[in-house]
Amino acid sequence: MSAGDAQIQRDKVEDEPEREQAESRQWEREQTHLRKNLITFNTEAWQSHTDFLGLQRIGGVDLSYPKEDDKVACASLVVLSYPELEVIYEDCQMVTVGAPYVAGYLAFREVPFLVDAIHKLKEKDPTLMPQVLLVDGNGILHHRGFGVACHLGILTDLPCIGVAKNLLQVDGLENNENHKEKIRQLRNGGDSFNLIGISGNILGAALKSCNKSSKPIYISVGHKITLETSLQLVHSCCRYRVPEPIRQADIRSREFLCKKTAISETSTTGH
DNA sequence: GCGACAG
DNA sequence: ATCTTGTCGC
Repeated sequence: MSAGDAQIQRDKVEDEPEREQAESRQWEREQTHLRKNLITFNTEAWQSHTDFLGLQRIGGVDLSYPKEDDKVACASLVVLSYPELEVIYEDCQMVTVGAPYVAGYLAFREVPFLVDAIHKLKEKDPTLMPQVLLVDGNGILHHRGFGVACHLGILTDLPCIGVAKNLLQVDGLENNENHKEKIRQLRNGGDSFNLIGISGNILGAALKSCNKSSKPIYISVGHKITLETSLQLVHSCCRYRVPEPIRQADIRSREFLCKKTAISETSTTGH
């Protein structure tokens, strides 16, 4: 075996298939391209008013997956009234996922269905269109500064906020003792500290979302909103650790998935 | 070999 | 994301 063959052999064994590598290179170009349109300041009047006067509808999105089939999922979009946080719109849709989950490229797996859900709402009842979306995952706190919340924001032109349950360790950010100590110093719900990468950029913030949670959530700018506004808004939506719009989207997509899975098994069994 | 790896 | 029960605490 020549040295060249050994190199090829290593690539095949250790790395993802070449097709997927080519795909992620394409995805990377797409992210870099879309990122040029990102807006990281407040664009809406309600964002600078006290108590977000003028904000009436806030959306949440999520996807749930069954354990037995990695091709099917339930995509959900909910809209809550603000500040009451009551669900005024719910849409769950079974979908066939086309892309695998690859860290750093979550949007290419989930975002198409979320864009569909927004388009569907626009046709069904435009008056229920959310004025801001909370997205499961990160915004600019991302390998290339363009996480799923940015991606969805650009494709829908809606203000978006990234809400992640775990710290994505990029740009030198680490969930180390130093980080954990800062978390322990967060006293009350609403307390937060900025996440500054080795690049010097403020990538997001760790937020103690409610008094009871010892583990923070990680907030980052998606589109058309600042980090400061995002932190205030997300905190104002937290009855529990996970902000209500995302929590409701999560609960409802899970339920819908269970219901649909049960039905498909019934028809398969012939009952 | 070990840790990371949004969802 | 999903796999998983009870359990300790307020």
